[in-house]
Amino acid sequence: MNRTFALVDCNNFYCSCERLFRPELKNVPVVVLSNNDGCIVARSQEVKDLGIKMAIPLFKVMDLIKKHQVQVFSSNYTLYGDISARVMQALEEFTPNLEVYSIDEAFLDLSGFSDLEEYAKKIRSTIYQHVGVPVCVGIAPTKTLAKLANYGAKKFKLTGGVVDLSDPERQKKLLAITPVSEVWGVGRKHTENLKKIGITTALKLAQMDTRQIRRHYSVVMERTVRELNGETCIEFDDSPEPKQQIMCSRSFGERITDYSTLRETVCEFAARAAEKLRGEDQLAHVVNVFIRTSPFAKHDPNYSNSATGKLIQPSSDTRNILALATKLFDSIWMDGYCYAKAGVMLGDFCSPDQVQFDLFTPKAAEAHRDKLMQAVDTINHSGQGQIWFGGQRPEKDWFMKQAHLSPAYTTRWDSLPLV
DNA sequence: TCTGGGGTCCTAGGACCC
DNA sequence: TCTGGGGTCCTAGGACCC
Repeated sequence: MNRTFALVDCNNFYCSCERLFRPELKNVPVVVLSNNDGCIVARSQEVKDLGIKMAIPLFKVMDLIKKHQVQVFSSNYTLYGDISARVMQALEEFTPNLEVYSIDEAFLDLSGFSDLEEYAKKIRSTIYQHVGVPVCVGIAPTKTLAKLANYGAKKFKLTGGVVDLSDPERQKKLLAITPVSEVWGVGRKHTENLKKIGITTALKLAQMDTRQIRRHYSVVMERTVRELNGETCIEFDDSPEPKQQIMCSRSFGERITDYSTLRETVCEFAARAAEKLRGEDQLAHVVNVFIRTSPFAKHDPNYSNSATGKLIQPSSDTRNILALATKLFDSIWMDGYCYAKAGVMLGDFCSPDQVQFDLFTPKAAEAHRDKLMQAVDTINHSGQGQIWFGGQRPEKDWFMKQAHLSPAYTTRWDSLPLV
């Protein structure tokens, strides 16, 4: 059967969220920064037109920002997460076959649907009316081509934000004018290497011999080439596998030089990671802790290290994870450095009903642990206050810079916009 | 002065098995 | 002097995604 995929992708998503409750920013240049106000991670069209690149550190373009009075925002993930949920909910009205691919995009399996372009236009106008965020829709027989169609819909205004690539002739036309770097799965390295052998457009890549691609690159790239030719290799996946790894890490607003403060931040990350783990209803076997100085600091000595350890048995109990994380931290801590970032990773997961219990721990004790962690999570999510473990540092004074944070308009009573 | 925070998948190579 | 052939598992590192 012929497959049909649609990719719905929000336009400049974070910027659109910031504009939602600030309509006066509609035709004004807007950027959103990464955590710690470091890099630019979202740009409105006006900013793209100024030639400001994605992921560039803010300080490098400060002159342009000031000159054009660009409105600058710190990331407000509470807001973006909520708006994203609304977009996805609205999309579910159009098909139950929805794969939420990232915070701002989703694949829809529209196999068997007709009048695709009309349907896509309806999706666009509905999302805009119900949520207020502009989206573009790309339609094609494979996900990679749907991505490409979406690129076309965004790039060429005359398309009205919808491109249907069901027709192979139209595919070819778009492939011919698309730089190979825009293809899903082709990153910086591959772009460079492809350029050396004269492959500069998506069409040239699509016309390459798959055996040659596999030999010189990988099966991943081979799949990309096949997908560009309309052969489905990347399946639709509306019930993703549970996570295999959970990470919690941050760069610091200010460098940390003393043992106890860095230890407290590591505990903070470990506790947060354990909480995420319980949210996934999984147990972790392996814990990894890393600390590092800034790789950009020219004058300070550099140090970066990590340590990995295994829990006696898989657990999601914050106390077990904290105990191991602090032990690992002590094994890599070095005095005399200016630390810029640290983090905790959990891995090697299993589900609670698969775990091999410790011969020497009575089952009743296990049940108690679970209840204690549940109680902690319930209290911390209630909004009524916080409880934490001894090693943590509840006052997050080491935390990130967020100088331009907008209100949590849709998720806090005291931040509701006034009309 | 100032450089994000998550994830995934694949491959190569080493250790080890019989 | 001659030194097999077939595997598995694990890890580190590199590429990619948003």
